[in-house]
Amino acid sequence: MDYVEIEKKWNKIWADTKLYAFDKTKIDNKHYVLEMFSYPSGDKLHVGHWYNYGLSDSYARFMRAKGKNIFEPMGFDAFGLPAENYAIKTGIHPQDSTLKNIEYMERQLKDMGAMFDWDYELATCMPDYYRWTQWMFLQLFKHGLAYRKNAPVNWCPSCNTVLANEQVIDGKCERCESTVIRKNLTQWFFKITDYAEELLNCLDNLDWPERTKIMQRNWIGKSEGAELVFDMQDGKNNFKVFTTRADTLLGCSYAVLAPEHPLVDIITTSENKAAVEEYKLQAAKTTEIERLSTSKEKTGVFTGSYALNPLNGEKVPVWVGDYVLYSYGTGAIMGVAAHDERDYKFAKKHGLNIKRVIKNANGENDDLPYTEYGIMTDSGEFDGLTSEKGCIAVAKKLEKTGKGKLVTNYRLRDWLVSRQRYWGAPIPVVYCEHCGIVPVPEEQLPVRLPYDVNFTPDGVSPLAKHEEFVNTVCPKCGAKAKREVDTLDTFVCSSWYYLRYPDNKNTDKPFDMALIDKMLPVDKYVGGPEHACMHLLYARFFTKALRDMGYLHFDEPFRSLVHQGAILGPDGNRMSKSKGNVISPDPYVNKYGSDVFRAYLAFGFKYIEGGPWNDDGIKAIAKWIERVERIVERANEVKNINEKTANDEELNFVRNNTIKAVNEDYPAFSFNTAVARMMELTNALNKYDEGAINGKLYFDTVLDLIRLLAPICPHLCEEFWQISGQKFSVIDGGFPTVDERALVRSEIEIAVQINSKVRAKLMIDTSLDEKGIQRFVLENETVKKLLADAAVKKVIVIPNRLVNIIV
RNA sequence: GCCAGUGUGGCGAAAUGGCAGACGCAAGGGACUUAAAAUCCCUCGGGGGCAACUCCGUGUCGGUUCGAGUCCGACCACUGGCACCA
Repeated sequence: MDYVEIEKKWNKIWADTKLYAFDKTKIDNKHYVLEMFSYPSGDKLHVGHWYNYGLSDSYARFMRAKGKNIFEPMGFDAFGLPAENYAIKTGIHPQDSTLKNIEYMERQLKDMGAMFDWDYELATCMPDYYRWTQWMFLQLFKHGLAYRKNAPVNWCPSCNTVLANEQVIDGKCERCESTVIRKNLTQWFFKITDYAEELLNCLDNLDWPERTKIMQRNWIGKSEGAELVFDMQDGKNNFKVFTTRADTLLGCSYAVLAPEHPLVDIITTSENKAAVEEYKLQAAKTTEIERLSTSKEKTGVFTGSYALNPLNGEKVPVWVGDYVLYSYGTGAIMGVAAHDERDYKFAKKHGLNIKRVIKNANGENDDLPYTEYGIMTDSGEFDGLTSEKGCIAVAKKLEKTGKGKLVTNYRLRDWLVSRQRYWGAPIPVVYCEHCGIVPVPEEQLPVRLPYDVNFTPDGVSPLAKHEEFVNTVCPKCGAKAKREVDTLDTFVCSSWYYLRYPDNKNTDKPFDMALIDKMLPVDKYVGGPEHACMHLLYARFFTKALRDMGYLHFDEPFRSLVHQGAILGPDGNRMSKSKGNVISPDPYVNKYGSDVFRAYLAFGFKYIEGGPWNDDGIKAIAKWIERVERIVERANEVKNINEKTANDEELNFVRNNTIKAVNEDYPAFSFNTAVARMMELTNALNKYDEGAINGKLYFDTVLDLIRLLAPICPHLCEEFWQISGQKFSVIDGGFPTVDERALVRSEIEIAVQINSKVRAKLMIDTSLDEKGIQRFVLENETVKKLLADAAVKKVIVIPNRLVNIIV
């Protein structure tokens, strides 16, 4: 058979009969299977996409065969940096290259033979989609969840442009190799921190990989502590610090402000000005990862000013140091050298005081820095309190003077959504001289992204150079006004696409609330683990924010989540054009057909782990499918022969063992073991077909095999099903269920261990209970010989597995 | 550096705390064939032994347990993420 031709034939029949179209009349039975949509880059679909989409589709097909009404849409995350960079390099407009890539990828996806219902397709760069992305922005703005503030960007002083982190290599611009600095710009933020507590709490009830939940918890980073106010000695200024160790306040011998802290300029004395300015410049060149490194030297400079300990008024020097981040806590810390490792290193380096105020539970001093919780000492009225109690007592005392309070702090930061780039959704805001920030009225959406824009990097957002776009009138007062020229982070587009799919053609609203309440949440979401903290958190935030605005009535978008592993290039590296290790599925699909290719991906890797690409085994899979084909033909020849044989029981055992395993493996995304079991069944059928044959058993077993394999080889199994005289379609032919009786065996081999070493193997009656097994084993002649005269101390019996005799 | 993972034959991998390596690939040997392809059969972690058999073996080192690839502790290596790649 020519597999490629067969696939074309069935693909057409499926499309013509709309076999996989979502049945809107049976939403109660829906099963929403969503794969993270892909970015239409110049690499087209590589084998990694195929792995993600092809096998998720196999899961969806299994669920369909089990009777579910599958909603499996596909679309494109089409805005973003790579298309713009490609345009800067080649002059090809991002819209042109993106639409062309989408067209190509659609064809590849269709060849895959997945159940995607193309009626629900979407692309985030189309005005009928980003109109609603802009609408989302307006709702967040209206509800106080979108605001502007100053925040740093990577700035290349030579190219005069903002760089993505990806474009900064070792602190240098990837294009011109100038040193990149951080520069402040006024930018839009979403207030995701308002939802920190709920985002944390709801994780508990999600059917997500545990490791992903742990990462999100750590990312949100809740910590209970105190916010303390340090007045400056000048009596005019103050700053706040966040600490989880208020019990160590009297051990504070200095304070450190982040270099970006606004107070730095105010309090730095004239003789220290030069050093502080120099230090700030240096800090602007250091990445956050470097600054957080615990092994990096703890640099810093003195401001020349002193602050007062809020508890006893003691004078402490105020320093500037880059190990303090402006974005975490309050951007300032109290330095307690004796009880914090980083503070200890800083104090040692700069010759600052080290004062112990905590002893261990035995009242002794441990080695410095002693950071564990212990007993307060040298702290006056607080002496003898445990650290836990002391933290609260100190904060409570300071509360009375307004110098402290208990607070909950989160590591999570608000989401910066402004991008000084062209290829994204314009932020729908107008700046008016009279009215200030004015949101674009909803009925004027979309704010269209103009086509004829000069996006070469030269210091301003590309849209700022488009006069027609920038100059507008104020929607409120009608006076001349200017549009916002930044675009939205593409993560905004992908934070709500799962809500748009089911109602993608709605022109009145982003989605119909009644419909979405029935269609969501997504029942199975499949995508890479690299999205654990950002995309998956942003999408959860959007769902919760929309719920609170009254647009949804559920709390979480993705009920169940699975991560596929990454298929790496043959060199073991992540596939990328620059490394030249991108593997296209096309040559394989053209040669072997998409079903064989999918079966190869299913069998060759553990799904959640992936691994380097290697096509060594693909021929073997093709041969296996050909064996199945021969077995199907054989089954049709012999189906009317009806005689019992001695091998019937064994074949029926393997058949049901396979059915049982495959039914468990598909929902667990354990495709490699499912294929292994089906290979065993193929082997059993081959072995059985020698001499006498029970044609009915053989034929029925083959019908089971066809249906078990259909989720992984849908086209070919459709053909096999037809050859076997069965009614279209195989996917609706029912999924085989196990006959447990066939799995019961009268005898089974167990291992006999003596002192935990295997010494013998015995066939044993499966009806025996533990005592019976023990008696049988101890009375066995071989075992008696092995034991000789040793005294049996203990016997451990694991039914159907082993017996361990301790002598 | 921090957070989260991963580490098992020549290779991809399997294994509710219970006989490590299922199922495959590659390799070697054989059958069929004038020959090749295809197909089928056998061997296939390492050491020792003519053999029955025996010892060692799941990144390294320790621990818990009758029993550890699996649980605990320390370490090493690699992968993903670290807030503007998506």
